[in-house]
Amino acid sequence: MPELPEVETTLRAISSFSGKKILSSKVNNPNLRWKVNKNFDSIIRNIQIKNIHRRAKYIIFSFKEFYLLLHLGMSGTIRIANKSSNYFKKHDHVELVFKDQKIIYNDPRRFGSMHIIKDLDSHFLLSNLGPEPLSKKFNSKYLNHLCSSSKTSIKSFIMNQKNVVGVGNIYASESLFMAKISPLRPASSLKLDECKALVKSIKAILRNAINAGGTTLKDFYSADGNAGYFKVRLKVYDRESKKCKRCDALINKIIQNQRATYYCNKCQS
DNA sequence: CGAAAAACCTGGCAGC
DNA sequence: TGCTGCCAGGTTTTTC
Repeated sequence: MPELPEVETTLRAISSFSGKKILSSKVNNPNLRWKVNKNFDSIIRNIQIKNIHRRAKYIIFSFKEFYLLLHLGMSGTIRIANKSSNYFKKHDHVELVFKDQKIIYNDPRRFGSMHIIKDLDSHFLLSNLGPEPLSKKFNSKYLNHLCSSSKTSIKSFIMNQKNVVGVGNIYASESLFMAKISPLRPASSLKLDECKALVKSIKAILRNAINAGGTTLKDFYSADGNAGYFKVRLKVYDRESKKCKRCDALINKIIQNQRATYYCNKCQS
């Protein structure tokens, strides 16, 4: 489900909890991608959240002496409920209880995680991540330099979080379409001006998706319960055999690294 | 070593 | 109705 825009949308929906105190918590199922800490509740109860921010597709709650790392995986969502609400959904794994409300983490496939860690920079899940796509560090010179030594396809290259974070399967296809670059091209074959176009496209696609509140395909809803509206703006993803929105060809679907890729064979080269 | 494939899970849907 | 097989927005681990 969530790529960077969906994570960013989720972050914004819960950012008002920054500064608030967690009164208690409830772990219904600790068996997530990374096991929820054994003494989770005793660690986290009665402490104040200093701030909440995002790094790559992780949402990070900072406390005085540790951090709570949240990843939504493929199917995770956060929702905000009234504290008194007893409405329980299947796959509600962890709840953080505040004075009036609670934050509930739901994830059918359990590819996501929620656990407490001591350090951020040295943590193995965070230490090998590439630059944020919307930062100045992610620019054409950087991409061109990194590309030059990789012969993997440009599509899987930009989905590799070591190279740049936040670009998942949907936005990889969309970005390459906007940049008019074939997803099959070896990364090392990209010229500087193509890297420039690709960087520009990735930034534009992600910004647009964030502004639309993310993409809802199957099960993504923001924590405020709203669907994301970026789906209506998708140009190639999930449009196999439909007419290209830029020329008259039909959109192709291929499988790269076991993931679906959509592209126009005529205007992407 | 880098790159590709498998693995972790559940739910939904197409086809029989 | 119900079974089987396949697909899904991610990322780590294993294999080649």
